Amino acid sequence: MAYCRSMVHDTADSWKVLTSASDIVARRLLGSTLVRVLPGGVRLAGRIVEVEAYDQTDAASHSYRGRTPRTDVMFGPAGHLYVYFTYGMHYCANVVTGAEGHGAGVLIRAVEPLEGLDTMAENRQHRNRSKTHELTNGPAKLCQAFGIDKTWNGHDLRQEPLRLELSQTPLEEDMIVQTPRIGIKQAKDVPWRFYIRENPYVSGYVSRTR
DNA sequence: TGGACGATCCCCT
DNA sequence: GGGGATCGTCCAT
Repeated sequence: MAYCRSMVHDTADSWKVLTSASDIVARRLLGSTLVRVLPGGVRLAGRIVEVEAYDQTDAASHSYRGRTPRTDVMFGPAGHLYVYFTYGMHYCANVVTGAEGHGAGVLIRAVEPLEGLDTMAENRQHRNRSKTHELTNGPAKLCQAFGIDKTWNGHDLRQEPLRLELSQTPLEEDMIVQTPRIGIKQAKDVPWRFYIRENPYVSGYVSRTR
């Protein structure tokens, strides 16, 4: 019984890490799992292998120019989902981090598909199903695969049917590669992109290793 | 009220 | 490797 209570305590405790600075949280999210249960009961799961940190003090962040209707969720409680729409056709998902009132988050750039690959392929209208690494190796791709759109903006990731399961133990430091972020013009030298070393499910892995 | 642009992806060359 | 698709958001008139 004491054991059970300590497990519950640990879970609540580990969730608190999300209130840390976004670059700290970014590292901690690597190896954690995103789980979606669809209305029909199908389970989709992916292990987070690539992330980017954003903060209100950082010119590349949506929250840099202050709280607006669009960025409101970023300034809310940690552990909620900030979903934004971009390029007229894509959604991207962030885990909100930091204290309430502070606009920060971690963009999930890629996951390694674990469960529900067929459904992910359908959601992605994926033609070549042998290339499973192309299902979720980009921020908009994983949103499409998981069926995440703007209706999920503000969702608490501790709640079904879309949950973030924090890994029990952080990854070893030498398993994490740190680089500048992708596709931004402001603050492009800030090294706040993190990914798991030599993981084939990281975005652009194939083209960069050719 | 309008115009520029974007934390992307995919197809074509 | 380059460019088009496509529309919400924000800022300047």
